[in-house]
Amino acid sequence: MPSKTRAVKEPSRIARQDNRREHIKDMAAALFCEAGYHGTSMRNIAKAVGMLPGSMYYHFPSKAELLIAVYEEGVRRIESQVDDAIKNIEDPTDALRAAARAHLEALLDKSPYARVVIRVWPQDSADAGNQLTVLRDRYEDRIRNVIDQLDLPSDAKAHYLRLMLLGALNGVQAWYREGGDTPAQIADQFVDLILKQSLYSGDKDNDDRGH
Amino acid sequence: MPSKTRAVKEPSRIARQDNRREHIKDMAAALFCEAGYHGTSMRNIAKAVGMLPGSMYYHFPSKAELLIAVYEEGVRRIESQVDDAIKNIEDPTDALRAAARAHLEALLDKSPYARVVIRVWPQDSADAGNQLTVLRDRYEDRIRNVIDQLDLPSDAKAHYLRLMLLGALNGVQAWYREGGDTPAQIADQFVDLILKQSLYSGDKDNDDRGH
Amino acid sequence: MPSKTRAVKEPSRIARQDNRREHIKDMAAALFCEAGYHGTSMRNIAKAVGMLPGSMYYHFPSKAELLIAVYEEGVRRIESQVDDAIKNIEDPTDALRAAARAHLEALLDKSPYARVVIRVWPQDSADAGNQLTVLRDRYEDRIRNVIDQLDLPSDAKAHYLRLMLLGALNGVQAWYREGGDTPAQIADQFVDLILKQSLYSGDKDNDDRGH
Amino acid sequence: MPSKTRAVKEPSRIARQDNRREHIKDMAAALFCEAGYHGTSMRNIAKAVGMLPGSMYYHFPSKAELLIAVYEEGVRRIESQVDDAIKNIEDPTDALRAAARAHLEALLDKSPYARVVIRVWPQDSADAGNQLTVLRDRYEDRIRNVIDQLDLPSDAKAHYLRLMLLGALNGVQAWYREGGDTPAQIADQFVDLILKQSLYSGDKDNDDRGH
DNA sequence: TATGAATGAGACTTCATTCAT
DNA sequence: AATGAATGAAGTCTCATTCAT
Repeated sequence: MPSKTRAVKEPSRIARQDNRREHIKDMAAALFCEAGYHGTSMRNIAKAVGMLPGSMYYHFPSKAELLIAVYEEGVRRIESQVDDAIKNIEDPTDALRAAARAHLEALLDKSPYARVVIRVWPQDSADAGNQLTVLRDRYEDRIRNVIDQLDLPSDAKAHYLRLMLLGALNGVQAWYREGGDTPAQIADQFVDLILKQSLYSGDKDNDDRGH
Repeated sequence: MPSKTRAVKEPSRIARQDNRREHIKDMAAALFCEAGYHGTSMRNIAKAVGMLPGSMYYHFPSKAELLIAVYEEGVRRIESQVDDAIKNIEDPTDALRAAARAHLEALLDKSPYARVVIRVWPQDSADAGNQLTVLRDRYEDRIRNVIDQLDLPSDAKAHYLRLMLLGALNGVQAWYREGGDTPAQIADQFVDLILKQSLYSGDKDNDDRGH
Repeated sequence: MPSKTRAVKEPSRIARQDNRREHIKDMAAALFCEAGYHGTSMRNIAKAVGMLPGSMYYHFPSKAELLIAVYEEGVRRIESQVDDAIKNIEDPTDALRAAARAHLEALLDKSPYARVVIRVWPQDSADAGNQLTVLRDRYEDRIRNVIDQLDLPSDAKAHYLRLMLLGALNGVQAWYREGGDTPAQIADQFVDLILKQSLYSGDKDNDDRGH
Repeated sequence: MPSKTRAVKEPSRIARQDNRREHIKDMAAALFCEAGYHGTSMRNIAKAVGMLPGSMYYHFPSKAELLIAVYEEGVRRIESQVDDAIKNIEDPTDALRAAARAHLEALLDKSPYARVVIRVWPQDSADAGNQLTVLRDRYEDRIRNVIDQLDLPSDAKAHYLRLMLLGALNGVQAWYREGGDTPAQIADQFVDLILKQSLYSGDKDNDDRGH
């Protein structure tokens, strides 16, 4: 049956192609995250992939384009994790908490994709800068929408709540080490600090922060 | 009198030398802040100073040492601005507010020194990394001490309050543009979000946030 | 009838193959002419053809062989245009004039083939060099034969007349722009400069130079 | 006498600097002339100079700038040789003959500088192209001025005389081999072909063509 | 103090070409 | 007849750094 042969063959060829691209992106993500954009060379990435430097250019036309691809995937992962997390939640406060958890879990995931979005600054690549900024803005909208549901007494309050929460969550990457509190616990702490009636409320640490 | 000659000459020579060092540090700070550590070359800095690249090595033995010097100055500036701000304040809450303001004002100062501390990651330079981490930790202690005065119900709460506030403040650099709210106003907003009884308290934005 | 099928199919397949070969040659000629041999890459040509670089090697075993093919076609075009032009002309002076016109018209043709012969130097490709020289020499013979008919008083005179005329004609490519004098007019001017009794002869520019 | 010391020292330092630059230009000229612009790599030139490739960039900021420097020197040499040749000649015909000789001698000089001007086309370097064209035009003016003195019956005649002569002279490089006629003899032949009363005049080759 | 000149490594990228499919 | 994927060499250029002067 030729159809069967093709059904097996074609996808595998496409799969292989995608695998190479994905593999390069994976390694690039890890290295960009560790050493930054300028601190990572195409040689480094190529070696990690098991390729010669020139061969990379079959898959990506430039280092900047590779960065954009990695960055895009990073943003996509945060977005989809946040979307999934808030999908069925109606209470706005619960939704914010779930979004913060998802955001931080994406950021501290085993995979470094999302971390690249924080680690690499748009200015790091003159060529990619603009596109990175567009992507960054796009991903902040998720949180903006969630916060808008809270129906706060002023736009300014919503504005700064978003910036504070995102700044705090994104900053976690700088000090987080595995083995301590989980990302979900950290996110809960942050949200509590903002939402709880009083800082000095009696419940010494909350008991509902597991995930 | 030869001694007099020297008394006049020596300090001026030292002064001049210090001037050159300061000048190099200034330019390096600006460039590290704009383009990051790897994105800035010794050539770039030398040109900004009006020097040839080789001449820089009379003043700093390596690029990594220059980074350390800049970073140190950045930390020193934040520390001293925070110290000055809380010197005569007794109320712990007022002190936290003052510290946050000072921290953010240092960070958004016209001079880029403090911003380098956030822009450059310790991993960016294998050689300087450890020393940068020490400096970073040192400067976080200022805020830690202030928060400890708040006498919160748990150490964990203090821990996360510090990390959240610092993360949020340090993140401001990524979106701040002159012309909107002042650094002091922004810092107040952040502190309010944490300290105020309730997010939904009636006072539609506070009227005491001028600086 | 299988033979019929083949009779239809085979030629078309060959025709198609030849089409592809010709198409590649056309694009290569245009690019070699614009940017020179080293300034044109196999990638450039492949893209112009709408092919992947590797596919070119089905039609030509190497870049040097492709150059030779283009060059050969260029020479062939000049030769055949010159041959056609002088076919029925008996007067040696008229023949020279006709040859010069044809040579220059070939060189300034819409198609770039002939121009490649001037633009690319045999030394440009170590591999193709010798063959290019052979071709160049071959095409100069056309003019040599025409000049030999002039029956000049010395071989040296014939020698230099040929070299001067060819040099001048080939140099036109460097400054020619469409819209001014036609190739035929330019060629006539050149021939006149050599053949006319006196530079200062009364006929202020000739009136017979249209084509 | 300190002045003497300086008088000896300073120039030598400057001389050395100029020597390096000159040396690089010399080698670049030779290689550009042999292999063309794209056919010559910075590596090649550096090796010929006895330098590492990167070191070249201390003296010239790019390959295109190096080409411009070489080209400029080539034009300067032709110009100055032509200027010297016609300086004291009053008869316009003699001046043209002298200019043609000087032009060709410059072009066939042991030094390859002038040949680069013919060998390399302005289009060969997108970056340098415009400047090369300006230089080319500048050097053609020398011949233009000389021909204008001839007081020909029409501007068109002068126009084409110049283009024909320059084309022919510049074309010599393609076939010239040492050992045959000298550049001066060749130039004379070309000028004679244009200026002599009749192609068929009895004087079987001229006897006054030594230089 | 600083320069002029260079080094050696390595940056990103493109090259002609190959070959299994 | 052409593609996808890669190779290995080479391309231009920049890097941090050195050192005699």
